[in-house]
Amino acid sequence: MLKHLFNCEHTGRMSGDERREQILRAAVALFSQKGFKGTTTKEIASAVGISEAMVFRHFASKEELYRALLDAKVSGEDKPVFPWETCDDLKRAIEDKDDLAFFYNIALEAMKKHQEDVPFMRLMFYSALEDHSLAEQFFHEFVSRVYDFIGGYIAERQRDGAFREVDPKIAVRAFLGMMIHHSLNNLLWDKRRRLLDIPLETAAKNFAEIMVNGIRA
Amino acid sequence: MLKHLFNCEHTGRMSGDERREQILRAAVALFSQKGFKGTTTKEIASAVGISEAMVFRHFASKEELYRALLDAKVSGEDKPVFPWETCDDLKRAIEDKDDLAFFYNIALEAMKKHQEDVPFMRLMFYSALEDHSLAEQFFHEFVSRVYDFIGGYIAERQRDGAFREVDPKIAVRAFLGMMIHHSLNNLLWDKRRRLLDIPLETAAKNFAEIMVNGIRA
DNA sequence: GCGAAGTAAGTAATCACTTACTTACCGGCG
DNA sequence: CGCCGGTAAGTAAGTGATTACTTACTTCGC
Repeated sequence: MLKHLFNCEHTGRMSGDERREQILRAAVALFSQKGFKGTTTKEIASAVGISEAMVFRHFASKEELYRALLDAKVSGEDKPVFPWETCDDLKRAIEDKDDLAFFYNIALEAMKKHQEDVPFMRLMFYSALEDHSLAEQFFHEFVSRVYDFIGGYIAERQRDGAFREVDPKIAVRAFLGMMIHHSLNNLLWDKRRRLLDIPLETAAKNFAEIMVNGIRA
Repeated sequence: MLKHLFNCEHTGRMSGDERREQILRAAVALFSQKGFKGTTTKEIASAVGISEAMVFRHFASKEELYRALLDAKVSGEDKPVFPWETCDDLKRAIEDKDDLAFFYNIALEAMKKHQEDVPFMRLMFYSALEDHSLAEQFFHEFVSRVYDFIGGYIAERQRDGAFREVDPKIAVRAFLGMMIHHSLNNLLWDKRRRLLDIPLETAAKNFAEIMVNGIRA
């Protein structure tokens, strides 16, 4: 019957690995919506369409399922791709020392990713509030690289005499604050009427201009 | 025995109103630490030192207790005080049209409050994630007034020709982003080693300078 | 002595997790 | 080719603990 060729669609028996990832996907969606305590193992099972016992065949406990899911998101196969590794516009901005383009492209790429992976953002936020240790690991592996990269560019431009003397880390925090806060507003108040409903490009452009030039005329 | 004069300390019988507020205080601490689903009514009761049934004499349900607590925090007796109503330095900055002082004092006052009432901040973030409707009410009553105030100042300075033409709302979001993101970092990673550990005054000063002048030399 | 503060001991529902069992798949042997 | 047996996928029906919430009762203060 060649069922195994279509096992991503049919509802019958499935290989262990596929089922495991199916459970993980359902768990991500549910945990990110309702948090760890707010999600039940029964909900996860019926979201996949299997019995609750199958969840516990693949994961020893609800906690382990949560850890596996955070671990996959944080350091898994689809490792976090940093914008400066893929975005040609950003590479060109660095070469040309085009400060506005530098901040614009970072903000745009970051906010695009936030918008694409809302469940991941919510998951990080939940686990930070709920004090799961993997969130700390993430912030010290991923975020500190972001600080180093942007801070490194700022330090270089300071040596050029193009930027005034500020602690680069504080400048990075200010800039990250603009874009993360904007993403956060969008994902938390998504379905409701927003205080500020603008295209990502407009936001990125304005944040870059404020970062470089401020709002003084 | 005049026990009623000391009823905030003794462990015996207490008046209804006092007990009610005692329950609310304990609930704030617990809900803000572990979220709505993560906190049990039994925990709240034993934190106060009473039986669980007493919680349900004062509040019809756990949900109603949570709503009462959010309501008290958001629109209760200690109404949110806006920095421009109390801070003389800020009033003077507005009169003098001292832009740096304007942003500095707002950032400083706001971040001070965030630091003083961490439970309130955590409560807001939890209820935003958990989609409690009172968080929406808060953000449209409180935050929109902040947008109006800061945005109003920016618009005035644009008419003066002192600020360039930007959508004031975007500028407000950028500025709020810097300070809220900084407060968030502090409260989420409080006990652990931080990426950036600086006094509030330093942060406020740098955020104001970036907001007004950017980082260009 | 009456009403309000207070509790012990429940309730049914739900939680994470287990046990005992059944079913489908697949490779190898006759 | 067929059939067979081991193994892994799958489930129904539980487990005791915990949940939010109640009831029936007691105790204190004015």
